[in-house]
Amino acid sequence: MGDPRRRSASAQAAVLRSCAEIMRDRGPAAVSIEGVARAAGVGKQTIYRWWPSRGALLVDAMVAGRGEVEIDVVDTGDLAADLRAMLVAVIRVITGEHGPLLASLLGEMQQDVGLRAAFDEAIFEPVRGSYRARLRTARASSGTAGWPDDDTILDLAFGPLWFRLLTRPGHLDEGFAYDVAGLVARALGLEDAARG
Amino acid sequence: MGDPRRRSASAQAAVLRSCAEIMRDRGPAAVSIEGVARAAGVGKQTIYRWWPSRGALLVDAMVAGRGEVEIDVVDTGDLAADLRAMLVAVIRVITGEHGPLLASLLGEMQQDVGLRAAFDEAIFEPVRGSYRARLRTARASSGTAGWPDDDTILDLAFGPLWFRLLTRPGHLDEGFAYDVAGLVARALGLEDAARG
Amino acid sequence: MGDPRRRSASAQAAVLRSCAEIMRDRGPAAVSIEGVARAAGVGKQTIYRWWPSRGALLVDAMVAGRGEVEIDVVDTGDLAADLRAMLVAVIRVITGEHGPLLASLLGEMQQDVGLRAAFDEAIFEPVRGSYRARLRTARASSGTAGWPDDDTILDLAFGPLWFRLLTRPGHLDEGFAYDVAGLVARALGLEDAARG
Amino acid sequence: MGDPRRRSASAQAAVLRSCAEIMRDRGPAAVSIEGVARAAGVGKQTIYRWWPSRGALLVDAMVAGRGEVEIDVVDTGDLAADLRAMLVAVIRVITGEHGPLLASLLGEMQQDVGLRAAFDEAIFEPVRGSYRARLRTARASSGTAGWPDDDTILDLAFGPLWFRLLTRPGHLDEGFAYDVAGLVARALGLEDAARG
DNA sequence: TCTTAACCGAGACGGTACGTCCAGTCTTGTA
DNA sequence: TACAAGACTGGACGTACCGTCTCGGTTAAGA
Repeated sequence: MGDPRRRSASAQAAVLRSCAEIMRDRGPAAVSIEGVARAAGVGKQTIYRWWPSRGALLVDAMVAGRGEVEIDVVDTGDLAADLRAMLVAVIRVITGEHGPLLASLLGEMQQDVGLRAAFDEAIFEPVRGSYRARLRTARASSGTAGWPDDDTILDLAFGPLWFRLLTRPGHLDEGFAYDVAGLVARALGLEDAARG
Repeated sequence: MGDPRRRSASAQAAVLRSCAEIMRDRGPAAVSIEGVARAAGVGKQTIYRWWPSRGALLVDAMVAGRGEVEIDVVDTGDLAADLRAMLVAVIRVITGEHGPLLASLLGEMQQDVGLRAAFDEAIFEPVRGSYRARLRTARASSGTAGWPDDDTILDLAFGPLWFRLLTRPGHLDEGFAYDVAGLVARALGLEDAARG
Repeated sequence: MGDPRRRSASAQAAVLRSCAEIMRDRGPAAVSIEGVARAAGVGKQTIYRWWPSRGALLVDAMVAGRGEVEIDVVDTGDLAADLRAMLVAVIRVITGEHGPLLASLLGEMQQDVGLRAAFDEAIFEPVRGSYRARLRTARASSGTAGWPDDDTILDLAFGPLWFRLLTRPGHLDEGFAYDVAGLVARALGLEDAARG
Repeated sequence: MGDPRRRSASAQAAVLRSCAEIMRDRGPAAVSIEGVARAAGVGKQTIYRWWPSRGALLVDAMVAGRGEVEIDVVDTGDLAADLRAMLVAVIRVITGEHGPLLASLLGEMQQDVGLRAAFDEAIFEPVRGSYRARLRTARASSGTAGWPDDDTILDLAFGPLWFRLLTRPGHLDEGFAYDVAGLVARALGLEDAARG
């Protein structure tokens, strides 16, 4: 990706487009290299040349196709509010069009290290990075004495949302994000963040 | 009752045994109906007859093969301590032999509703049920005024562990269970549960 | 071939028929397993199951499709005449519809031991066997003192015909068979066999 | 002449060398344009530029690599002896290092007219031409009244050897060349040429 | 000396076919 | 009649090459 040897932009665009179409129409499980190549009018080798695994192609197709996976982490000075905003943004993404796809990819990456890397890099790392930065600012203030490390806080906040996406996706809504945000805020001793 | 299935008992046992062996030796992704049938000395039809999907077979093989997936939820009267004990037990299961398998199954059930049901029933529901009962007892006490509903608490507690299993399995350890337990306890206002 | 495990006669008939059609229409070089399977409406595996190599399939298709490859070796008591009759029969076969196919197969068997065996068994051995028997009778008579062994005689008789098929197929005709038969007869001292 | 091809000389040499190596090491069937280009450090286009077909390349590589394919036809005045010498020389070539290669090429030329031409020109024509000249001398003598035309004689002599190369290469030896030479001599009425 | 066009290596491109694995269904013969 | 065995059609895998087609980067010719 971003490889300077890349020659035929049109072939690759066709691949991503066809892959995205198949994902949209028949689900990510229906994506096969063979099928994408056929739909894109492209040789299989061309796909194998530029994507290391089926999963990497899926991630690419999702990310390239949409900017909607973006999560903004803002700093309003109120950590609890910022946390809530972020979790609501996450909920919106995972309950949106790409929710089932994200769940499938998260599942599929359990068996595909290439996909794991691609998915981490494209989906998780940006948000984790941003929120880590936000936490750094927060730690500069007082009242963070008993806090665990960043990753624990991140998993405490994100974990419930993704877990529910995977196990009971029908129960995902913004209220859940509010609840989780409130609970995490209270766990961190941000008392004013208590819901209501 | 004159159960016509009686004759199949040994065939089914052989299937489960072979499936478990393949999972153990080569991972769950290496399990195919064809391969299990061959290893079990069983006709493919026999597998299709008794299991609705490949995933259901995987769950059955895991559950039947081992009682280790059991999580006991006890009531010592100290909710925070019980929570911690439960999460440690969960961590032990998901960092144990079956961890990768559980992760794979959780992933695979994203594309297989039969597997979702089987997995829920075999893995999640028992623990959720037990802990729901434990929470019912707790709610009978005072100091639970601001609590969210059971499912939110459950996902807040379980979510971080399973999420980390799926995304950064190398960072799972008992300390993480302790941290999460402490944070959840604090979020629920069980102040004495704060770690340290 | 002749395997008692064989189940679906219709699938195999379809394979042979399609293979024969492709050979006839587009030449033996155009035969591919994939193409035959497609044309026959058969899974590739079914072909791989019953034929060890592409070449064996070609031979089977040719032999199964036609009885014309048969060469009768008769014993009129006149060895020279019988030889001539046989060579004429050979010429008719190799200048007929299947000539180019036979040439291709003879070529292809240079790189495919399975094909070599199949071709030998189906094409060469029957004639060689018959003519060997004819020679045995002849050797029982007098005047065979200086004769070389059977195989040398066979190659002396057949060799020129097949060699010309491979190298200058346009020059094959019955006259050539007559000439070769006459020369071989003279080489064997069957003076009355001299042409004219 | 200002030959623009001059610069390509080294590339062409590398191609022939690599092709010969592959033929030697892994057999002619293992030669592919792609593989030769890779081994020779040459662009595929360069091969397509200078050789019309894979077969032409094979012939070139064989001929260029070795002068051993040469057959000398001498005129000692004794036609039978000269014939025997020639057939022995042929046997030496086709039982030598290049035997299987020659057989494969003879086979492959059944499907490749370009190869047929190249092979004829490089392998058969020189010997046929020389021996045709030798026969012309012989015909100037007496005792050739009943002879068939040159090509028939040539095929009668060469055919058995090449045919055996293709069909039963393990049975090729000098004795066979002697036998064939003797029989052909007798067929032509060169009585003194009879073996023994 | 400086273009400039042919030729070079490299390898991407759309394709076809390979031989294998497995899915899910269907068939045969045994106990 | 349930079973093992495995054949069936079919789809996909990942690889090897095909022959064509750009790419830049040397040459070596004539301007």
